[in-house]
Amino acid sequence: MSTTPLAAPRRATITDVAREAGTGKTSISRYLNGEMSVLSPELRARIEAAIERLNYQPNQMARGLKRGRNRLIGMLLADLTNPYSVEVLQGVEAACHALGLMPLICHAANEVEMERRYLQLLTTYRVEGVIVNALGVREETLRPVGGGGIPAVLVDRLVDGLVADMVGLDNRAAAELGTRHLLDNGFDDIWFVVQPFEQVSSRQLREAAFREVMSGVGGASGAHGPSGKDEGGKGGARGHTLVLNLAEPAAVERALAELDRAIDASGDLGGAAASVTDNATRSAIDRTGGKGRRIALFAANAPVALCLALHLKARYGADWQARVALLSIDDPEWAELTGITAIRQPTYEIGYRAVEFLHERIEGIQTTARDCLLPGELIVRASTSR
Amino acid sequence: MSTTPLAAPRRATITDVAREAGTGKTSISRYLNGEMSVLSPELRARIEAAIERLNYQPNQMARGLKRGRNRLIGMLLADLTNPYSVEVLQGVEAACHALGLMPLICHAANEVEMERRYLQLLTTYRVEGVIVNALGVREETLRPVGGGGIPAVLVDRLVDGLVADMVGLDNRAAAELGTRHLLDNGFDDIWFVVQPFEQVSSRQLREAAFREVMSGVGGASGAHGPSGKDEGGKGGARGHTLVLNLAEPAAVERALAELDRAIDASGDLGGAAASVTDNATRSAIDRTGGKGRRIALFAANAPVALCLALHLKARYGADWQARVALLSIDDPEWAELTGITAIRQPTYEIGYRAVEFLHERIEGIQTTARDCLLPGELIVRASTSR
DNA sequence: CTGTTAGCGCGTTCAC
DNA sequence: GTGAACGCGCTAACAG
Repeated sequence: MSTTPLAAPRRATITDVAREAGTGKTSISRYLNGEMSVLSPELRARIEAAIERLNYQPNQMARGLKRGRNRLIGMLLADLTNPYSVEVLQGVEAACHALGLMPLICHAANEVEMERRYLQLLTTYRVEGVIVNALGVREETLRPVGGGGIPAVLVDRLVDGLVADMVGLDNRAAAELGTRHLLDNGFDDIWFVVQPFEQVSSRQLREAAFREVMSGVGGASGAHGPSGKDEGGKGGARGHTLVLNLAEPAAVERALAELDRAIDASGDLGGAAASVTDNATRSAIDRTGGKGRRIALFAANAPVALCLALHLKARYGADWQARVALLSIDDPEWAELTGITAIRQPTYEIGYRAVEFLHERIEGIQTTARDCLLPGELIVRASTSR
Repeated sequence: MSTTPLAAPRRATITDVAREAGTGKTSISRYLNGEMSVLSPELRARIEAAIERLNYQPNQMARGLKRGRNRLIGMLLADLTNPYSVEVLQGVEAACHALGLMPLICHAANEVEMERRYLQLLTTYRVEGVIVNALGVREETLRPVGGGGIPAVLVDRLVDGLVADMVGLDNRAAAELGTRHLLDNGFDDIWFVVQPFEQVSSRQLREAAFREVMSGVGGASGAHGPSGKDEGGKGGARGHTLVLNLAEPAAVERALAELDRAIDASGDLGGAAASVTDNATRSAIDRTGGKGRRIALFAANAPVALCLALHLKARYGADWQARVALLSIDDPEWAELTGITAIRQPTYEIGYRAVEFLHERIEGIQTTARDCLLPGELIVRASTSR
């Protein structure tokens, strides 16, 4: 109370400081920019004192206006609700801190219109660059960015007609890792569950890699194709792709119903011990299989995994993991609690690298668009291994 | 590709537009500010065309520099990892959108130093106001804010020497609601688990309300006191306060050990059906109690609840809910999945109101500091009611 | 209705 | 070393 003067005193300007220090603005400016060698120690001391006395803080806006750079960068997030985003953000913040940048965080909340508005806003504020975790629509929306516009780097996903640096998970490797893990642990009926992926490159890659492994190809040839469902494969193991449009409740219900039929048709997952108990006993699994097929769900990301888990719990009770195994890309906080296996993304590093890339662009580097693919880490839990 | 000119053309300025439209800057400025009535339709059309042709976008920085307001507000979050923060943020964004404000989101990541730096940064960028979800340290750090500094509104918690508007949960009511629910459902050994609360007003209030109810007072008299442990109370029901310092692994371990002893000492929670099964059957509970006491944990917020759940699962297995009931303030996404009871905060509205308050302050309203306490909603799940 | 003239707070020549 | 003077992109009087 005593330390907070109630009158809001007009913020001191550089002019005030100059007057207070009995000198001109130039010297103050130089002081602020660390050009100490050009100031007499005596003057320097006076300036220091004046600044202290007036509690002066330079106006970044005015500064940016003149010098053409305001040290602001935009960070456009598609969905902060997804823990992935928050984690990436941590890396972004750390890097910004280290590089003297200030990130403006914008949250599109899954709305294209929002994405557009924020992008517009960012250019209006003349940010020096943008890191964008796009909604996945086409370039159209991102007009002001990349290419001829302001420097940009993409996170997690590419955008169609947009040439820019990109950093994200090595989706192909991650999906392969997960699929192989399931296969190795004796699951022979695997459902890859993913949100609509026509527009989102990362989802596409994950799904493609999954199908590739399941079809027993093993090679790296891209067997894309927009088919969408059911594959045969590897030693009798079957793979399916199930699309879960989380934005469309009715569609979700239909998809889940299809899943239910498959689960109901399959036998129990194995034995009594299927219930998650003590993950200290991760012994080699019994690949002889019980009656029916061993079914596993491979969620393409955390939101999907959560949706699946909620549904399964509602349908099969608290013990649902005895019937189905669940593996998810992304390792949300509840994964450990629930015992599902996960592939953790190097989120922090993704964010950090993104800023580094952007910084280089801002500094004028001219290389062609770069990609940085970071590996995921498999975290085996009771759900898929006993 | 065809739409992205590869040369980054210097952004058009208001001068360019003026020239292009064959007029002076003033008219452009007026057009930008919507003073249409002062422009001849003919001029207006020319301006419109010029703007379109040059893809002109006004520079907010320069604009702010002149007019003294840049429509920027700061949003300082203590911990984005806490879902609470993200949810509040949604409300903040919506309100900002509605009021034409642009929120600068700053994430202190639980570090006082960060908080200080960001606050400094925000004032440096001359934001018009700040919404702060403080770490809970003393006013010291928040020097530039509130009182004589830039307008501020506090979220969730007060800061000691800081007079400012504040909006948050009605902690007293929420804690009472939870405690009463547990009591009504026959639990007679209740542990309120909370992070260190000397510095954080919301935690203090929750804990105090809990103890008050447990001590059977019922009235609203403030029986504060920094005691910390064990109370007697209401019809033989016992209440305990357990401090869980999440930042201190060793301390966490000790606290959890104490909890374990209590749980081990108590009998089973009730019967076989204790395992979460079908929450459709929420029948009146059996208050006669089995052998021993019916023990329940009341987590003061989501991070605490998660820590508890993880620990209990590790110790008692997947079926831990058969031994202990868990009720949490905050309703994280995994609550439904796990079946714990929760008190959901009106997070969105908290954020929205905060911005409204701040906006009023910015507009110059002079009332004394206001409080806005919003009610929580009890969401009963299988954990506490069968 | 419209153009002209000052600045906003600061960085930058360029002389002193 | 130091301090005027000018300009950044824009808004706000003040004339026409």
